[in-house]
Amino acid sequence: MVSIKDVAEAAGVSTATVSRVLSNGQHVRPEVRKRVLAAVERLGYRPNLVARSLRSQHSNTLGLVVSDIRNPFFTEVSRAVEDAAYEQGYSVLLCNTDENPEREAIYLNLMRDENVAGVIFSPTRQTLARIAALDLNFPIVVIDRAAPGIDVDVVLLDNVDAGYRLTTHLLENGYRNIAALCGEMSTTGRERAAGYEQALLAHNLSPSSEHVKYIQPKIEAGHAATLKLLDAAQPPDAILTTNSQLGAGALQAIRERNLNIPEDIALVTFDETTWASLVQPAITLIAQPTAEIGRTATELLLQRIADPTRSTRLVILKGQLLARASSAPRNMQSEKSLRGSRM
Amino acid sequence: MVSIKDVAEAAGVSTATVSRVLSNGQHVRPEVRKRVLAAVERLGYRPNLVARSLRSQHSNTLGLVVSDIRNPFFTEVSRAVEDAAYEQGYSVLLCNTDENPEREAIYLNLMRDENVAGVIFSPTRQTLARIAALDLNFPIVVIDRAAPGIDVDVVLLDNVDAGYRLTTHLLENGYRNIAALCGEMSTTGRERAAGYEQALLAHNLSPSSEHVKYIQPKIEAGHAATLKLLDAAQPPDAILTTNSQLGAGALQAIRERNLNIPEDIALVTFDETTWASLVQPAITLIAQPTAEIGRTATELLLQRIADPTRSTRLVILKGQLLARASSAPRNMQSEKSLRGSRM
DNA sequence: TGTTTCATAGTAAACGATTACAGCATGTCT
DNA sequence: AGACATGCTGTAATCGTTTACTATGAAACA
Repeated sequence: MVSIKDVAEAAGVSTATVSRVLSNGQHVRPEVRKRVLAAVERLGYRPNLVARSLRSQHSNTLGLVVSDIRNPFFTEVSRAVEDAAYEQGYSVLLCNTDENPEREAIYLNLMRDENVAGVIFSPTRQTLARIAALDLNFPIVVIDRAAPGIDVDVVLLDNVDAGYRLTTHLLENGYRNIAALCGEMSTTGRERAAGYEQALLAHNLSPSSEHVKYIQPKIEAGHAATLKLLDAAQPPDAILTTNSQLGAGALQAIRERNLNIPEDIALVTFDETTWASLVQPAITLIAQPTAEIGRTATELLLQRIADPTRSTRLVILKGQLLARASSAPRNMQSEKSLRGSRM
Repeated sequence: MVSIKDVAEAAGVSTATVSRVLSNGQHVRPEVRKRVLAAVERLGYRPNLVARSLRSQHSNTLGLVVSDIRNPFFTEVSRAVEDAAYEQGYSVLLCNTDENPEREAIYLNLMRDENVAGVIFSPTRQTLARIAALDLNFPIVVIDRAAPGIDVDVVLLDNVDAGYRLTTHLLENGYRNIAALCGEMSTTGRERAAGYEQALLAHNLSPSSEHVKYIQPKIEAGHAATLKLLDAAQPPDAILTTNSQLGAGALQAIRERNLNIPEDIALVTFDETTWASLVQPAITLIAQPTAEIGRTATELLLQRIADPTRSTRLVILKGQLLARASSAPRNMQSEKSLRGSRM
């Protein structure tokens, strides 16, 4: 391994000078700089990032701690984070917590041990509540979740607005008996449910707790909960799910019961996924600006790393309602479907 | 920050002893060990992994270098890798190369700079050919791609077999004019195409180069190529795509031309994805054992890290053919569909 | 008893960079 | 000319560990 010493020797200067050339570049004569760079080139020298990190107490690694990379939302975000990080010379350490507070704690500690420059994190409510007590020595940017009363940078969808718009869209299209399937571990599900309830109230409908379920944000849970809804005495005429996993489970269940969308039941969800637009009818949803979320979170983090004293920012992005056939207006539905519709 | 010195002081021993207690545990009296561990506990000491890595020239970080984490195959694999790595106390550095040899080189160098213990990599053919010349100081396990003539651990689907079985399945179900859309940058597409050609030959059909397209493994490319196929004078009666992105693009195009699957055209692909089973008809495909691939690759890597001299292994896993409605037998297709079928 | 062996523990030298400090020119100001 | 600032460079300390080496005492062995 060629080290800074070898370069110094080859260039006939001290290691300090080599370091100066390679990092800040201050206080070096152009001629010496050229000699050093030539030596670097000739020897194929590459600075050892571990040594640099140890000495300077600052690394070029960011942590990305999400519940599950297989959730398409996080997949997309992680790609954006990695791209943005790479552009600034940072690399990304990836962790999956499964919304498990213990794993979250373990990984945050790991991040500290690894001396990361900062972490982008989608925490559970439990961990968020205790996050100040962990006194981590790196900044955190929270994504996808609200952090009320906590002094931390946050990049977030306007979840209440999104839930409101999605529900209003259903109401305007003639659906009245709307069930909501929400993820249970984060604030996100709750906020989207809040938007849902506000929309109902705005239409003089009273939200019933019967129709709002908080469940694990997994396909299987969405599937099971939907079956239960569909088999109830008073099944809903529309289902809103607050993430794509729940949406996929709901769709499975609807298919299993041989119901038609949207004639028998409408389905709307969150997050643009491959399946939501490929399925027939295509699924109405609120698309999150995942690339922008990832990029913004990374930028906020890097800015905070550069200036730890700056005031924290809360960036709230709007989702985009993609109205598709799965929530088509009731009165525009074909005769065929009315024939087959249940009571 | 509490360092090993503080612990040593608190326990009334030297730093060497603390280190011995915490790493190998050899040559320490039980009583002293207890005192040290108590001090560790009391002070909340956590070893600085950066310092450890610098001194021991060995880290607990693995690299995962894939073309694009958004490809569901890699998403699933990465999750499995992260899980397996975590169980062994390793963390995972994630990179996306977009099948770009330049980015691959940059990231491999980065891995070296970060002093990773090893890398799991799905390389382009170009990089693979030059990989020995890079003389990296860490072991690599190649996934998803063959590495003929290169002395490296590999975990791989039996791609020829998979292509053969998928094509044979189509042939047995009465399809005769089968087009293949293959990813262009890796050996994988080529191998699957080879299986496809072998299957045709086994049925006394001669594969025409007209019907085998090598394109970028992206939805848009699959979409465009499929449109071209469908609009040709002699459109195929079945399309085989060698990855899920191409499959999604093909499905889009088929929908756009208002064709029925499988009556007008059958569609088969690779990789189990959410959409492939949600779409109607469900898509026939070869499911890769992604979890096993990720886990096996991680295990091979860790074993090689532990013993760099062991002989390299080539692990070939079989895919699972999930026959679904998108490739239903021609003679079992309904009348309705025959009515609407093209020439 | 004298010699070896071995477990235990400490001392201090790495690992490969950054950086505080000092030294020496050179230029500027009075 | 003398004082002082400024630009360039080298020396050496430092980051927090691991680990080679050494020292000590006890056990084992002849």
